Amino acid sequence: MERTLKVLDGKWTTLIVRELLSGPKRFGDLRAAMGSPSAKTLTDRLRALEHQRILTRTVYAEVPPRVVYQLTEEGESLSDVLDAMLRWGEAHPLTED
Amino acid sequence: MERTLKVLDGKWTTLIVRELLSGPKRFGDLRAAMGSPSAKTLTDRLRALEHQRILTRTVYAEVPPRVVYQLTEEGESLSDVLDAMLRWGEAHPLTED
DNA sequence: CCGTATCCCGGAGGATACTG
DNA sequence: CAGTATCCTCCGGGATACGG
Repeated sequence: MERTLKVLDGKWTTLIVRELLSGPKRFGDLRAAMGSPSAKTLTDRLRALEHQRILTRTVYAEVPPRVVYQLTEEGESLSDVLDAMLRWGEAHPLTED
Repeated sequence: MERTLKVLDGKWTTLIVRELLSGPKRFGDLRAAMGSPSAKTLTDRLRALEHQRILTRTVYAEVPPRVVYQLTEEGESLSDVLDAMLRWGEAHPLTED
């Protein structure tokens, strides 16, 4: 439980994993798909997830550079948790704020 | 998804729900069971969850006062999400920090 | 016992400018 | 394109003191 909370920490982390569940993505595409968080924030979260072996970062030595993020097996396995969150959210819509 | 993230926001929220899944609890017992967060913090989180109809707050007009927190049906239904988190955490223990 | 009232701090996250 | 480097703001959360 502790571990799960630590991995899914931060406002953006869950969103990153969700986006990557549909396949590897480049930095820019990922950013756009999430509503454009600041580059700094996204980089910070990606580095943290990389360090925790939730995803991998691959740099292609091209010009212009291309960097692709992809979930590891461990990262993919988070889909169970995200699915549970998604189901709960759908079953209990916001009544007010 | 959004909704779930908003409800489970904050460092302590998930812990509160987990404690209450085993039955209604008084303020003091709840606090002790979670490793004694500050009274202010616990109160803030409890109020937020109450406002979101995740739990109810019942005050017994006694001396000394007794206040009991209990999950609503909506709150109980979060067990699916917490279970998924627990299972993932157990299946993927911390290798390093 | 169960809070409220203050004051305070760290760190997530944003804005902007710059670089390989 | 995919970042770094700075600077700044906001607020969750802790510490302490007091109140019904």
